Amino acid sequence: MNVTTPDITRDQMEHAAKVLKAIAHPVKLEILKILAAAEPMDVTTLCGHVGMDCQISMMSHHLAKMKDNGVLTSQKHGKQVFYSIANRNLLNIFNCIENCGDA
Amino acid sequence: MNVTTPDITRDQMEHAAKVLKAIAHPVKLEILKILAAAEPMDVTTLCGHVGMDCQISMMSHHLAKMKDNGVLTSQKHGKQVFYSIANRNLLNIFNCIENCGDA
DNA sequence: TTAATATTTCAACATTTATTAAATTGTTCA
DNA sequence: TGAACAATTTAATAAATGTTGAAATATTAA
Repeated sequence: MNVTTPDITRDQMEHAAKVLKAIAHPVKLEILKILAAAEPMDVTTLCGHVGMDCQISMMSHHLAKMKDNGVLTSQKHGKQVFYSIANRNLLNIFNCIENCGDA
Repeated sequence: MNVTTPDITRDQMEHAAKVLKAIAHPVKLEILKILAAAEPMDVTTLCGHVGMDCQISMMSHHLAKMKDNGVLTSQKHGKQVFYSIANRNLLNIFNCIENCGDA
């Protein structure tokens, strides 16, 4: 993989920072990881996958922020809301992270 | 590039979140971008490249946090401290971001 | 040793983010 | 309709972050 020198404007930088902020949290990364394996998924099921300490309200907050920043999309089906990853390209971030783990 | 389903532990997730937090800020991304093109670089020069509204004190705070989280390294030469990117693999994040810009 | 320069640290404050519980909205089904 | 369920919103609070200026700490040079 080619590491390009980033030629990004200040505006793009601002946007990028927002996106990164929207996922820079262990639970939010977990959400991304779970959805990466099985999307779309409703809030309650997602919460179950995250773990015992997961509360629906917290999950809803996280999901809302991720959606607001264009990381996720949602679709309502009956009582449930199903979330998906807006752009799976973002998942490459996991590669970066894995490779930098021992930094 | 291959998008792998992330098989990352919770601990790695915590660490990843810290790294992402350490760069999820427009000025910090700018720092990374500048160093990507010319490292190592001392604080004052770096500040000059960031722009007119840059203050040394702010820069120092940002740099310290990035260093604390393993994103940057530093080396002292005389009065100056030169910063470098700890692991250039992290720069791939710019690719992810560029590709997700229109998300 | 004093002065000048580079950077860090400290301290104060404003802003943002995270967490939790309770109240609310919307949907389905009996 | 009204009970049950899914999810969001609101509100309160705690914790983390960002920003700024002033003071402190090296390091070099005069």
